[in-house]
Amino acid sequence: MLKIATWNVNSLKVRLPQVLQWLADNPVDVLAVQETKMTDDKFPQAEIEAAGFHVVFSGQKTYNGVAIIARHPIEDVVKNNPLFLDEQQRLLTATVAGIRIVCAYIPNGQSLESDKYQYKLKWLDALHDYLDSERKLHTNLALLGDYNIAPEDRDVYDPAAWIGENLVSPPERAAFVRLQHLELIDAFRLFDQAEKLYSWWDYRRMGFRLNRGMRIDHILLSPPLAARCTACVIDKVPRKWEQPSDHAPVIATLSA
DNA sequence: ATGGCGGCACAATGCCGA
Repeated sequence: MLKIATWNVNSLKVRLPQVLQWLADNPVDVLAVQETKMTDDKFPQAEIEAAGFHVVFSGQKTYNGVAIIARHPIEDVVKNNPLFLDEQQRLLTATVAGIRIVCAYIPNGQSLESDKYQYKLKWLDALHDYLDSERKLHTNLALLGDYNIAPEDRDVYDPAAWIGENLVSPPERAAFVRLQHLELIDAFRLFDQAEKLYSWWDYRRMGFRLNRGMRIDHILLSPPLAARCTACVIDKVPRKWEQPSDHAPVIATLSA
């Protein structure tokens, strides 16, 4: 049995104790981390390794930054998308326990009028092409991360209020569908799930207490991994801790 | 209608996130 997870920690400097606590509490084999918000020289590699994990990372100052933490050796690491020149550190790929792990922090987009939105769509287009090449090299392929896309209205607390907005706009959702056309399957939707389950809640307006959230963190699996997947859950526990990230971890369980 | 929280920085207000 293997558990793979993703968590946007919103600053690893602030959240490192919570990440280590969560890893101690949860027997996950791989954790894809987004928004480390630190340069590589500041990365807490020694602390994570001292806790018994392997780790690789690709960061920058203030924004973005991704990492892969694993209980097993990490091999064949690739930083960024070879098909997309990008100064922002948002993509990290590595092989762990025979699975090609792609950790992605997909751009937020800000608003449909923003240049950042155009960047988001271009980034998604390049991600699609990169995954199309990766899936031909690796039958066991998993894309984990903060997608900044709520795929369907049931992934949004108030769909009527969000029609056409950033995170749900048709071009973004089409990009998500295009990833699925690469035979990448949304692990969460492999199973019957309760209604109103989300992975992010706004810090403001009591978003979490009122469960005003969005499901924007996802785990997509290639067919052999989807066939092994026995569960996919969102862990709301760390969102209830003091000084939490605004995102919750998502965990997929794979049978041996 | 606006911003409301939280993290960060050539910080003491402005930016970005989602």
